[in-house]
Amino acid sequence: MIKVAIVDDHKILTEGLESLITESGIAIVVGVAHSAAECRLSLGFWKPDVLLLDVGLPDISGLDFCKEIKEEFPVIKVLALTTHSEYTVVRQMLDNGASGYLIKNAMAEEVLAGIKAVAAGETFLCHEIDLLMKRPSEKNIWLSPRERELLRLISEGFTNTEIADQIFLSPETIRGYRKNLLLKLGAKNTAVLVKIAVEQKLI
Amino acid sequence: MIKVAIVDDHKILTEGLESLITESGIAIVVGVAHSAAECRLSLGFWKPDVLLLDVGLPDISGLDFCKEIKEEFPVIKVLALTTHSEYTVVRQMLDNGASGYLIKNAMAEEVLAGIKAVAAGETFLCHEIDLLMKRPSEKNIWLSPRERELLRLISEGFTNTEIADQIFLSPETIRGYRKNLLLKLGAKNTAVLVKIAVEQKLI
DNA sequence: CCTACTTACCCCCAAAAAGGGGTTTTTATT
DNA sequence: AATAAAAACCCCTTTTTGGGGGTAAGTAGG
Repeated sequence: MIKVAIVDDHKILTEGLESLITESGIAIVVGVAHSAAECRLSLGFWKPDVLLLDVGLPDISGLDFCKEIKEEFPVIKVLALTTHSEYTVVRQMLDNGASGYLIKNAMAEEVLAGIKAVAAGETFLCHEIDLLMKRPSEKNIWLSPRERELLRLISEGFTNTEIADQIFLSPETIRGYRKNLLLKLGAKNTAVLVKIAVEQKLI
Repeated sequence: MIKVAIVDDHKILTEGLESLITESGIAIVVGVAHSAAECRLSLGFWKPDVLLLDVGLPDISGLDFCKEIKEEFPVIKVLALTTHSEYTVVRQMLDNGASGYLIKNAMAEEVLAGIKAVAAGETFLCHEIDLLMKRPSEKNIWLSPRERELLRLISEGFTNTEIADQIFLSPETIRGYRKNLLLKLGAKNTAVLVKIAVEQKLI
């Protein structure tokens, strides 16, 4: 029997998930947590095969938490469960070791299929995410870590010279990154750049 | 018996909610929709006392949909159910006729309490939102409709002169609004202004 | 009636960003 | 070894924004 643990702060959702999984008969729920902190305390004890992980946790980013879990318990398969359907979030999640990705408006059957697939060592993406990842689009934005850092600093309101001082680069270099970001994200100016950054969760 | 309808695109959540409400015995679920369009078709037929309405619907904003419902069916009590806990969203929702506001990580009991309260004609806010609305904070930002419009145009990347041409005002007036928005939101520059605008869902 | 708020307008000047054109070095990946 | 991509750097000019001062008409609520 597959052992599943759930981490999600939406209590109504975890309850629904729990009964869905239990009633299906394909797996048992060995634990539920509503924050990363709560999960850390019990994960070693629960020893699940699959961890259903929300990306929008209240305490830390699910992206970082996924990485943390895979470092400490590489054997646990992480199945992301979230409302976000942004290319960069999915890709970073998979880069950080997730075995699958489900969006919350997916069908119940997809949740069960996902659990089975990742427990069997496969990679699983729900239908909508599979389409998103396969079809290349100008909305599938991928930035290098340095570009993401610059974008974050710009979004926090630092000017080119302030950023240059902070990360010990020439202001001209910062200008270059800024120009490139505007080009890559198809933004006319900083306002649009920041809007896209926040909406696409690039930062 | 209280008749409840649910509109939310998260299928797992609606299933959980349905069994929660049914098992409680305080109400019956007369209908479930996963989009505003789907809801429109059936609402007159379902005739619920209470409508549990998600703010983040896939087709239209829950804010607008709430207004629409209250205009057509003033007798139906709208109980917002959402992940957003931003002051401006709550306030606009209540202004648009919602009788209550629940966030999705609220306890199951709060959902039932909310349904009972709004069915009885009361206003109901879940604990966290109640605190948010009562305690005045500089994060409880409230903008006039005109200010929100300007903020939207700025976020879309229009310059002062472009905005002035669009809404037939003097560029100096736009400058005035811009300065005031920076002051009100405590933003150092446009980048931070747009970041706050998107994060706080002011636009 | 008065106050608070919204909406709308004006000037000067310094700072920052955008638009245009580039180059070089390092680091992966095939 | 070749190529691609990322990371870093440079100059010139125009446009846009931000900081500092303001004013004034309309309107909604106590």
